[in-house]
Amino acid sequence: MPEPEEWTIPEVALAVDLAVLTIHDGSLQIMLIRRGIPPYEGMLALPGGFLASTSEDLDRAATRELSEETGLDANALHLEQLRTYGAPGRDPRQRVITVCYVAFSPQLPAPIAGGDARDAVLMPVEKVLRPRTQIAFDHKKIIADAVERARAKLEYTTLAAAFCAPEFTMTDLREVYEIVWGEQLDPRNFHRKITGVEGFLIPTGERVSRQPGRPAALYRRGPATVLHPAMLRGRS
Amino acid sequence: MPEPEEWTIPEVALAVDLAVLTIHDGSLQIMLIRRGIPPYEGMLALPGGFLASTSEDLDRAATRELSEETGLDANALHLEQLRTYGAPGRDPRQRVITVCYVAFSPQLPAPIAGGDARDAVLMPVEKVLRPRTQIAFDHKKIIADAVERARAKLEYTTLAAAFCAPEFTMTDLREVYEIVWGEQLDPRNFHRKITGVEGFLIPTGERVSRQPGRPAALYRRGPATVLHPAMLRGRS
DNA sequence: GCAAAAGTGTTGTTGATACACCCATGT
DNA sequence: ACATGGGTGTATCAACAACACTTTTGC
Repeated sequence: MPEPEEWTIPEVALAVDLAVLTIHDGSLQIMLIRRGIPPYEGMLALPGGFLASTSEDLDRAATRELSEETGLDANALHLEQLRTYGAPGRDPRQRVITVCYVAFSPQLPAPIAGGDARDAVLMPVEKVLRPRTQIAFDHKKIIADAVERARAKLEYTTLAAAFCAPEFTMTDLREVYEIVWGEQLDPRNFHRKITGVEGFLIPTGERVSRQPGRPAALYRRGPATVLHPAMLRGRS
Repeated sequence: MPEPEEWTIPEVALAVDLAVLTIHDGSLQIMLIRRGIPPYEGMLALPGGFLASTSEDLDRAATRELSEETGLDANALHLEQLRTYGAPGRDPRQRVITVCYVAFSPQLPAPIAGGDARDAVLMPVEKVLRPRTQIAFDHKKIIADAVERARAKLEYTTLAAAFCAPEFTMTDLREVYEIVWGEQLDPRNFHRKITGVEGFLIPTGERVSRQPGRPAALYRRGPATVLHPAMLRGRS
């Protein structure tokens, strides 16, 4: 590191943005808020905001913004740093560097849109990423990166279970993969593969009947975090 | 994003640090500089520095710092963002957030230590990461993350070739894997596997005899960037 | 000739895919 | 009874690990 004494250190505004992904209505959705003031007034953007004070930790700022803007309990969610975006001009007001985080949330109890939070909405990422959809700042690119992160992590980690309720069936879990990857998986091979990964799932012993057909076993998340061998996507 | 009008946005100093990894003397080494002033005067640290101006792009600041502090031509190197580190107190002077980059360099032509650059040295990461070794700021943690990134990327990308000279043998490439992973690979299976990945290597038609034994074919980097199927490390 | 490194062939094993088939429930 | 989804068994195929073996050089 060079010496700050040598010149004036330009100070920049530092923000934290959040890409909260969840599964809703059979599709991968992202939490967005509608902006109330310029720039990009009325447009959809990622929840986020500036550092509250010079001494606030980055991770802490992320969890704070998440609960402030969406009312979600960030402690219950897995939050991880995605990437930092800092192109000059990405915010028309001034130079803003934003450290982005991704979170993976189970189906939300629905207090989201129009709830206690300002104006948070869920939108399918497939719709967000369409060329014609307009999103504030460079947030569309950030969302694309977040989705790609989620897709990649399903391959070699047990992240998929983070999208499920505390107790879930094998089909619930398989649908996470199918929805996030946009690809059908063979239920039988999936079942065998997942049960073969030590520590991924813990059977509760309970069963549920949600459709006609044999009732499915219920599972809880196990301690494993990595998938070995990995679940591979079809080559594309 | 919230509204800057609501409160005073605390401004923080933004730095860029670089973890330049290379292979030297049969081990994975990292480029460090010796600090000339407090804090951590005389200690080893990653090259890096503050943003030169409010309008400087992050990636551009990274390449600038790299050539300023080490004399390396950043355009020839593959630079990628690693992660942002911003714990309060990580710099005793003031709040500093640093966006870190990793670079993977072929064996350097040796103009490094004591050359035109200030005081850049190469040090084996194995030595850097030993508990007793002291490194300025939180840079030891950053180096550990950079090394883990390199190890992981060898599995599913053609990154290993970035550590090799423009023309190299299969053994050169295999040694990159062995050194970075700290693991022996079967030369015969390695050869077959790599030649089976379309677009990884382009044979030049030339051969070299560097030891007694049959001369080895020379290759150049091909256009492929991903490895399919992946090279897997032994489970550990 | 002999040691040493480059490269090919072969074999057993493991994991993935595809799908036949049985199981347990709602209607 | 029958449709529907849950779950097991099994054959086929691709990739990998281990290693015998051939090729081509320096000495």
